[in-house]
Amino acid sequence: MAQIQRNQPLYEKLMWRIKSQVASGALSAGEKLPSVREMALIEGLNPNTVAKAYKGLETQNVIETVAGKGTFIRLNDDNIVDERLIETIHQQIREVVIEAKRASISSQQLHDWIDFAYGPGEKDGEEKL
Amino acid sequence: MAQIQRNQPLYEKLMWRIKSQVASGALSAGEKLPSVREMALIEGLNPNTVAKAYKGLETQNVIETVAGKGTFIRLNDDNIVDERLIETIHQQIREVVIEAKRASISSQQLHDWIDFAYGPGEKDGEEKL
Amino acid sequence: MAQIQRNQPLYEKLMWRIKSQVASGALSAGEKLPSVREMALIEGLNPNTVAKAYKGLETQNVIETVAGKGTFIRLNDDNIVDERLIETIHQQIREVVIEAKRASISSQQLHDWIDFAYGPGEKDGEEKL
Amino acid sequence: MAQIQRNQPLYEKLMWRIKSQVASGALSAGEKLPSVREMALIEGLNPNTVAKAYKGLETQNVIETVAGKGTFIRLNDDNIVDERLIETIHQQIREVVIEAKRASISSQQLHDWIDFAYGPGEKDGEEKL
DNA sequence: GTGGTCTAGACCACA
DNA sequence: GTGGTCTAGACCACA
Repeated sequence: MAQIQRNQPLYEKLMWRIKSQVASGALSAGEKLPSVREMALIEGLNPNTVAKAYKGLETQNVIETVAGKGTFIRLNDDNIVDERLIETIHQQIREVVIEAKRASISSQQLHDWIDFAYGPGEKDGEEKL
Repeated sequence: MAQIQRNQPLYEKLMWRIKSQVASGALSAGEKLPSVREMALIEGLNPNTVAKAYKGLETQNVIETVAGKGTFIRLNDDNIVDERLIETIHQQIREVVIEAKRASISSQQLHDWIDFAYGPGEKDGEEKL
Repeated sequence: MAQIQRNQPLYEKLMWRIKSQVASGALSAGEKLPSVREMALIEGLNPNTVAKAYKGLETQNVIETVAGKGTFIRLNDDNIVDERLIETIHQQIREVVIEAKRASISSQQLHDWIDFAYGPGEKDGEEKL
Repeated sequence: MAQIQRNQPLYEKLMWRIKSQVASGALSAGEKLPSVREMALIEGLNPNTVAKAYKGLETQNVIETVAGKGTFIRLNDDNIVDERLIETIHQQIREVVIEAKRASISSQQLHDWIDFAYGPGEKDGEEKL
């Protein structure tokens, strides 16, 4: 988060596309990603951009590179990483709320967006939007 | 958002401190901020670092600079800028939810964090967006 | 020009609104503008913002401040100022063309936009758009 | 655009020099720019000044930075970014015309400048936007 | 006084 | 090697 991104760089867009696919299940643990060069061709990006995205995803423990074999989706270990990740997300929520207040967005609106993003079946009593 | 911030730079920390104060009402529209040099003394930072923070806040339309006069909290025009800001925040929510799923954080947990960050008294009477 | 403005500051917006009114004849030479404070109230802006806009317009010889009397639209002297102004506009054209090439905008498109902005009656043989 | 630039700062001059080279094809997508330090030596500037220029060009999506690897000319994606860029350029044209009217510059003069800036050979075969 | 630009140079993480 | 951050401090135009 840090600052409001107006022009999200290409490598971040690619990171989020991959993370979304992991979140939605389109990509699952152990699956092999295209190589940096292949992905660059597929997406029409500079190989450096793809490398930067993969590097970022590796730092975030989303993917894993095995030298000579390729890049793979990591299974979420649920053990060590999470403490820091949870605190990070909590912090991101605080920051979003600060922005939301500036934009006169109600907390209800944020709740709606969250429920929508979580998708059906994961919320019990709530509906709306 | 995008990448997990580990060592947030000093200028970003200062940006967020000021944004928090605007969000909480501690600083309100038209109010003058300490000059770059004053703030540098107060915060124990180099004037250049403060200037970088102020510059960033100006880009984000949080403050407004009048060379030779000072730096002022900007009134939120609530008209044009906001559409893009709202879309940005919506996008941030989507991204936080993706992260939250990876960390096995429930939507209820996010709701709680949001309500806490919004603070007391803003939960019932808030205007719908 | 200098750099592509993504978030045009409020004071520039005000400057352009006033310049447009001068260009269209809605404001004519000698006419009195509202004082800084009046304009601030009218436009819902901080007085500093209006002062910055007026200052900028004075630098560009669009308006003129007479101490104790007010601020007035200047008549365009057409003598000294113009040489530098013409060179500036020529430079701006060069810069716009650089940007236009980056955006794959054809020179024909620029010609059309210019003719449209000049308005009817000021072009002889051209039409379109 | 907006304010008449009298003393364009060094970092903006460098930005425009690079943008011109991209527009003319002297620099093409994926090409590596000299490092911040190299460029500083070449141009006789301080590394910080070069870094400021590069940072600005990255914000404008002209170049792309991979920390530890270098800075590269970015390929113009031609998809999303452009819509805003096109609107920005259209707005700049409107602003130039307002200035041109004030300076009593004919629309024909502007057309000539544009054709000259586009260069030879691009006038007939150009694709319509 | 104010912010804006610029130089000089240190230190960092990362490749 | 690379860019990013930060300090220290000079000089400028402008108010």
